[in-house]
Amino acid sequence: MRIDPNSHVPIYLQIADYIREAIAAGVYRPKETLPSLRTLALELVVNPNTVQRAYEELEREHLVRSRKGVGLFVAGEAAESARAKSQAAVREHFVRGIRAGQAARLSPERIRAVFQEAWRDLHAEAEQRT
Amino acid sequence: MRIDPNSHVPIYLQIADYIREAIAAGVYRPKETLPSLRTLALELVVNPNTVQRAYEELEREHLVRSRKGVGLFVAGEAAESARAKSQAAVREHFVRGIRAGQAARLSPERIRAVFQEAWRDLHAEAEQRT
Amino acid sequence: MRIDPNSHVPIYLQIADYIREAIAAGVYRPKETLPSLRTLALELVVNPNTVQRAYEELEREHLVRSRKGVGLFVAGEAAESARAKSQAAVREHFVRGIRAGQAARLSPERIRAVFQEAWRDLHAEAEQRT
Amino acid sequence: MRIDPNSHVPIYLQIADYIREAIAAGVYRPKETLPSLRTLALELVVNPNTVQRAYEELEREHLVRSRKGVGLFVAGEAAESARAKSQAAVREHFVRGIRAGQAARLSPERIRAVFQEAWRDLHAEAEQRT
DNA sequence: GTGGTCTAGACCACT
DNA sequence: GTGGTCTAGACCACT
Repeated sequence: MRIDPNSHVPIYLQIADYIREAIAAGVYRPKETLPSLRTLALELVVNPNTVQRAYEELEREHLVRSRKGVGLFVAGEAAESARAKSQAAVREHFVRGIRAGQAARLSPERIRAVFQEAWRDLHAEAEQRT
Repeated sequence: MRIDPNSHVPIYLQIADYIREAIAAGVYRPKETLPSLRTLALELVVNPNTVQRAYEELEREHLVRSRKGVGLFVAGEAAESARAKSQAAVREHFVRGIRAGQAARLSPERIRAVFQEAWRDLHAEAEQRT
Repeated sequence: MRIDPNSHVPIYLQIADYIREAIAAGVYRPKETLPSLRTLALELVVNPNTVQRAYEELEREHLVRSRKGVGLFVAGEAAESARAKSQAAVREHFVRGIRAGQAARLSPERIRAVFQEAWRDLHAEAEQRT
Repeated sequence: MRIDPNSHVPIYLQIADYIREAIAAGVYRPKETLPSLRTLALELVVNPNTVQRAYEELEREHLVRSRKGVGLFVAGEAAESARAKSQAAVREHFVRGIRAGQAARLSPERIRAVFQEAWRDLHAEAEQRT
């Protein structure tokens, strides 16, 4: 994972998004512990406070539960719930893109073509890594 | 246009995006004047300084030219250039959506389905307004 | 003459500089009339008020005298005086350049070389026009 | 450094010029931090916003990088680049001086003499400070 | 009227 | 503490 410090999305939300996606992807499974604040902070080169806020965000979403002195655990039904939330986030990005295209009066065909192109490029990219 | 004061995107960039799209859409044509700082500020209920930052951004992109004491003008080749920039922005949204979907291990079919659904919903919305 | 609307020097001062140089150069001679406000404003594509301010500046410097209902005249000893002032302005530009070079710790040789180069380029330019 | 509030050059550009020269001179070296917005604002007795505009300008020139909550840093290749930009600025001053001299029909010898004289005076000045 | 610059002071995200 | 954004309001040059 890479943090983008120039993004307008606050870093703590970028981290929360990342963990949420990891839970959705099954990287972290229910009842497993998540990386500690300090571990993750070191890895991402951010302040532990920032990671802390990300975890707070996830607790608010009931994806994560903290047990004092023990650590942070993935909640029971978290995977399901995280998948739903991630999917909503994906949709939100698409909606923004389509709206921006409509506002600029790009033709529907053009907008779909832009999507296809992005799709192909990202697919090609993913293939290469394999 | 509506400003979202809670967005992570700064207001001045929201305004710049909006004007860029309007130029791309042909709402403002080359050599025409754009709304004055004060007029637009009143309309959007923001401070004139904030509108000015938006226009500065567009001037840096060579979409707009300012003439002291006269007003702001759409630059010569602005429409073309604005369209290219708006399309790049659309693509960026789509890329973010696709990446987020891949990170959450949504299946390619799922991701495409999310796009189709968003597309249909926004289209239906647009129809209704007609 | 060309006005540079993007210069930080106000337009009225650019105009005053231009007329002062013209008087120093002998383009306008003592007792001759200067172009009228409207004529010059049309030629430079600026507002007559702006030309007016330039003339006021020159009157303050006693290079120009206005006679109501008649026009503006070059003052008696104007050429001499304008030459002195123009020379002071030239010097001021050079001082700024040298100071900026020293601040950036360019070597004295480097600074002189920059001057020589600018000199040659402007000379070549002047030759070509001949 | 001294700000000239009566100059036609906006304060924020005076500050940007000053910092650029300091980077060119090696006063601030790559990866080092620059004075914070508030510190420099206090020192120069200007508003922090004004200092920020200066730093924005330098960031646009890729001489400076900002990290939220951390500080401002001199960019990697900044010294080289700053030196080139400062030299261009020096040249610009000289060009203006030469052009003004030509416009006033000062003889080439006269113009060069003015440069020599300014050079000697500034050198003498520099010596005295030693 | 128009755009450009500046101050004073606030609040936010991040260290 | 740090940088980034925003408001309210002033004054300037120019039309």
